[in-house]
Amino acid sequence: MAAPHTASHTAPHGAPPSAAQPPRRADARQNRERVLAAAREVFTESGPEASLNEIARRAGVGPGTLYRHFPNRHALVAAVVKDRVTALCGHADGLLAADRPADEALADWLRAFLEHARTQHGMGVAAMIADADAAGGGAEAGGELDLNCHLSIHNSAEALLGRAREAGSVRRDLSADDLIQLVVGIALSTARSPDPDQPERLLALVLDAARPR
Amino acid sequence: MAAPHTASHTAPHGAPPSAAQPPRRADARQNRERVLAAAREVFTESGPEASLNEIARRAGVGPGTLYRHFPNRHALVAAVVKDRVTALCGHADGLLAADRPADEALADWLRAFLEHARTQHGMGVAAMIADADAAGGGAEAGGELDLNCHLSIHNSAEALLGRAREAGSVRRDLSADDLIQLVVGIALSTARSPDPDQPERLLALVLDAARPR
DNA sequence: TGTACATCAGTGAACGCGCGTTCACTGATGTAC
DNA sequence: TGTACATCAGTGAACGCGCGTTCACTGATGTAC
Repeated sequence: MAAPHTASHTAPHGAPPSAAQPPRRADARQNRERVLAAAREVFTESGPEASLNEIARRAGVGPGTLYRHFPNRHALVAAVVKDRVTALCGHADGLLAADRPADEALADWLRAFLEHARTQHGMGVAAMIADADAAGGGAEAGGELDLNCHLSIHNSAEALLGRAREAGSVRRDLSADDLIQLVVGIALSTARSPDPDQPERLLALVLDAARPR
Repeated sequence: MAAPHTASHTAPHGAPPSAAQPPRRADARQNRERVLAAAREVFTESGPEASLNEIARRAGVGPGTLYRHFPNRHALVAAVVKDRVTALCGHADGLLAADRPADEALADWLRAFLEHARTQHGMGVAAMIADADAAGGGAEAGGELDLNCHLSIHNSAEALLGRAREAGSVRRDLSADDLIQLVVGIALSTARSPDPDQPERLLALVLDAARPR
């Protein structure tokens, strides 16, 4: 476990040595995971505005338990999104390490990004922006996490895009932000599309638009 | 009921002779308009899930009055959207009649479409699809109107796109549906974007993608 | 033109609902000895 | 290894809220005479 003792009494509530909070008791860790899993499910089905009570019900815990782990919707959405973002960034790193052609790597990653964004309703990105608005721009943990996620995704996209740009397979005036926004748009507009091939097709169009002329 | 008076009294307010219900009393017509205006406002601010009571409040009428005119949210959203769609189709007809270059006309219309879709949160298209889902595919008036609007937009886009295709300024494998979906995506993903130029920029990219290679 | 009245429309308190959230209580865990 | 107990975590009924929606009542309108 997370070596909670020995290092003298390093602040019981204060400070996670490195990462966030070291999950304490075994049942607590398990319930946290259950809630996260249920949240992933329910968010996928009903979008990021889904009922938190429903998520607790689905996880087989009381509402109080959900709140013990996640003080508000934002925290829960953020935790779910963070997992996805971490996975996506890992994927990007893998692609950068392997010596695939730059444009293939970019296309590959955008496909994965679109897939995740679609099932997570734009990865809750829209919702998180909306929440940030609603919160009045408060510098709460939620807001920072939001920025971190945005930044991580941006960095991954930027790296892949940069390589493709250098390779001459992508126009120079296309920014990573615009590219991401386009793909998020595809995710949002096709979230309930009856045509399962449409997202791929639209992404192909966008990739085409990205090529230099 | 319908056709209350004979064709003589052709209604002071340019009452649409063909359209659905002939508005009855003067105060009723006025209140209907007020509710619609408030709905446009509130939907623009808060999206198509906004509170109907809030809309009634904003319109200065009781909730019962709103329900007298629009039996459910879908009917109200549909009425608002229908106005927009009618305007957009009119715009398209105008562009088709004038002898502008085909690609300019298409770009012009898509710009207008994006603008409306953005302020109306994807023109409530997403919401209406969602509602149609939720309603279980019932053949209610709402569902039909949804299809009609989709169809109208589709037809306008198809006509403009067809001309551009013939003129050789648009690739032949691009469908009107895909083009619309892309633009709706831009509208959705930039609905709360802080950068006011982004929608235009993304649309330009899409238009670029539409050109033959 | 003036008036009576049937009808159409508006009102707004009230209902039931599910939501987010809290908190007093119960139970499980893991540590200290 | 076994036991006692402090603490951490879970429970779920309950609260307040705003929502969508209804309905008995009041008021405005426009028609008929």
